[in-house]
Amino acid sequence: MNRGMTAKGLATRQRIVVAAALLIREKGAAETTLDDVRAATSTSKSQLFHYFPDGRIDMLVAVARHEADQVLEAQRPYLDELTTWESWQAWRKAVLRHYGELGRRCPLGSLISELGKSSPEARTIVSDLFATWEAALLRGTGTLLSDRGAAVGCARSVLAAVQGGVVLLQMTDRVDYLEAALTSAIEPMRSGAAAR
Amino acid sequence: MNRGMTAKGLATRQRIVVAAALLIREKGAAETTLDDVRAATSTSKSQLFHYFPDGRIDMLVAVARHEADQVLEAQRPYLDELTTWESWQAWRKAVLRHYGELGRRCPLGSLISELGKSSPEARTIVSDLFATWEAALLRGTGTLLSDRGAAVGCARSVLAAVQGGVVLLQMTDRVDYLEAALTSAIEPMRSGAAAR
DNA sequence: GAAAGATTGGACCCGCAAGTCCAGAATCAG
DNA sequence: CTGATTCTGGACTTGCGGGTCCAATCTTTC
Repeated sequence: MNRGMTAKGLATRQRIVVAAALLIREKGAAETTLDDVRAATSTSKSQLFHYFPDGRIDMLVAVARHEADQVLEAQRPYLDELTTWESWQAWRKAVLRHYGELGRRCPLGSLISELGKSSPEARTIVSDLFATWEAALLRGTGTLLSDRGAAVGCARSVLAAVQGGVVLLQMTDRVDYLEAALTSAIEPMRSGAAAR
Repeated sequence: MNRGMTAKGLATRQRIVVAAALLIREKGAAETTLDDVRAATSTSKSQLFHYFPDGRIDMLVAVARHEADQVLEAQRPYLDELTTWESWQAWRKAVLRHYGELGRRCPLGSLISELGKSSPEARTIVSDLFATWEAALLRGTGTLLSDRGAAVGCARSVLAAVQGGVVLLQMTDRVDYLEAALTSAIEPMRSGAAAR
């Protein structure tokens, strides 16, 4: 790592990623040009290509990686403590609040839809994200549900509920779907907790 | 309607929409250029702008409308007959088969992500789609669940389950999520049917 | 059958945004 | 200190793709 990169350089690079992420949240990846990023960061074209040798795509991948981290970060610390029914409810509430605030903006959405075809790396980022996300959920369902198969299925349907709820939130501006989907998806955990 | 448009003209227009939809399914909206469409349909630039006066966006909206219809079409006739537990299972199976075949291609996804900001009309198309979809589901849940609130919530969470499952299918190439999400989302219908 | 309007062909324009290049300033290593 | 390397500025090139235009045909209508 750090293949010949000064602390200053690293800072600049990070500055670019963060600023680009912000721009993309607002306008979407497709309408965010290198010139926008350049202007927002007070940098020059050459710096953009210095830190992201493969150009635009390279930069978008970096932003995607950054945003993927944020997704999990927004669910902490709840995501790692899903051992009781109460903690599931707390997590649900955190998710609702977070995506409610985000509203229509989807940090990863536009990014992936632009990178998806050209960059297999981007796909990896997302599937890794989902994998660790699912694993965390599974740790929770596993402790509350004695049947292994049920725990796996439940973790998956919870994950799907979040995704679906968010999609519908973005399209309709209503959180009702996310609320309903989460409620019904974590329902098995209530009786699971009671049975322990 | 048909504001001065010959049958021939209408046919050409339709040919363009269908061909464009195909191209977009394969390459995504962003990478589909007017020239691609022109080539695929053996038409000329002027025809494209003749039938879609506002240009590219106009055409994409037409394609989106077309694709939105297909979404519901793929679920027929099951979607309109969700009155028994067996019919829900049949519907579930149809949905799984359809999206399994589609695989990574998402007809509306790239379209919306490109049109979303610029064209409010596109947003309308999607929210209308979801509205009629939800209404159909609600007719089903309403007949099987006596509690109105439960029926509404269930319809919403089923819809979210489909969306989430499809998102995950596209990202991970695995139908497991869609399967799990659907199974658990329509679960209340089983006991509902038994209780009748 | 002739005017009016719809349909088609394709050359052309033009702006935008990605990417290149080189020279100069800052920083580091020894 | 000094040579090497990294960092920065910004002008320039380039190609792609949306959009314009006009003239040539085909259709409809009366």
